[in-house]
Amino acid sequence: MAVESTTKRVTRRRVRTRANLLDAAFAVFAAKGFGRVSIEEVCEAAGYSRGAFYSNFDSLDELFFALYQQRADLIAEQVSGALALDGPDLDVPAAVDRVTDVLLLDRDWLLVKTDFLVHAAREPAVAQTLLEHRARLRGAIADRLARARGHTALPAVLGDIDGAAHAVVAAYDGVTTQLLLDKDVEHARAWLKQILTALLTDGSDTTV
Amino acid sequence: MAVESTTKRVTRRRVRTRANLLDAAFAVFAAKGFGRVSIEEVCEAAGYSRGAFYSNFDSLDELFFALYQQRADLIAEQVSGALALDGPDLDVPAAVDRVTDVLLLDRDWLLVKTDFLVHAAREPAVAQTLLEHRARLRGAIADRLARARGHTALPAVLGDIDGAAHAVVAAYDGVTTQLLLDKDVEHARAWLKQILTALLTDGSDTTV
DNA sequence: TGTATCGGATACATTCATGTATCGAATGGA
DNA sequence: TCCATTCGATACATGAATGTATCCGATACA
Repeated sequence: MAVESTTKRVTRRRVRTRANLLDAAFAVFAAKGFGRVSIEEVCEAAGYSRGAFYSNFDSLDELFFALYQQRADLIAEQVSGALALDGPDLDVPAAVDRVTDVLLLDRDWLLVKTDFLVHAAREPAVAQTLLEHRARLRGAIADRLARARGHTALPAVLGDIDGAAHAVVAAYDGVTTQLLLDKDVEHARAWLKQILTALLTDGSDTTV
Repeated sequence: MAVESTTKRVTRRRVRTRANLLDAAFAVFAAKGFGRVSIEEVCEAAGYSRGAFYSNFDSLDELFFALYQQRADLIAEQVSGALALDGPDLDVPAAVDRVTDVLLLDRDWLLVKTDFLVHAAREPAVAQTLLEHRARLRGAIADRLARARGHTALPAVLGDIDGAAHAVVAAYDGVTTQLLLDKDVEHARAWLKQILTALLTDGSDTTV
């Protein structure tokens, strides 16, 4: 990390620069892929020299990690919001709609997220934090499903609520893969809704 | 392509070298990721100099593409075999078991496949061929489902048979993602079976 | 077995990316 | 406003990867 234990004075300029570098990095990574981006390119896109980069990060890996964390937290927040939006219970299909809209909003994010996945797949330490992110997301989903219980029955095959949450995430990942290839966001959204509905409802109260 | 239109003499040595390079590339790509591999590394792993490489390929991209095509064809063949194995009809769960075993056999392949996915996501021409591969796979699955119709009813929510095939592939992709992170092959296999069973059967003939 | 062609090794030039050391300008507290 | 400190720019040294040109040994075919 580029952060010392001794508390230093941190200027506003610094936080601005760091944020700009992260934003630029997001765009560049989305466009070219993590593996094909040089430090120089990120700096150029952000309008800084490499000096600024090395003053804020130690390596591209570190920047990539920070970037992922920043954006993933943001998404997680939005998802939680979408899940919490309606009252203390009820209406799974409506929640499915809202969450689906959030999750498949931005293709660039899916690209970066997938890059990060393959990166994490080869670095256990990184994989660990990614797994934790996913666990948090599943937790939020499971909570929401628990609240809906009684109103809508879950198919028994998925096992308990936690199993259902796992299935939801898997469906998201699966649809993401297809979307990365065909770029048809609208179709992906409709399709994800359909799969989630199939997974989460009994079939008796389905309207699709 | 490193292939001329004028028919040249192709020696046995050449095909052997090419095959060795592809095999070595598979191992290296799986270990380090496409984005972090140099031509030199592949050659070293294969026991050749860069001269051999440039004699057989024009770029790492081209080699990567050839590698993917080779392996993907192999897998597709195995899947088709697993699907065709039993008689002219019947027994969806058994087919699910066999296909699941084939698809989640080798983590290295999943790594390379995902690398190729993110690569394809940014190169439309590559994405095209990947989409075709996937379409072929779905076709095989759809055919198989069609043969089983009557014996096992599909849940209506998925729509037609083609929709069901799409869902199967999505489930596979989703489980792959999780497996890349937690490395638990056995769990992934059991889980995929469960999801596929949930998707493909009515719930009435489920044993899990 | 001889020979024309092919395949792969070697050496070289070049470009690109990285990391570091140093300097001047911006910043925030007194 | 002044000054100590921090931030980012610049210049440089270095290493790594690429692509090409050339050469020699291997291979196929007569």
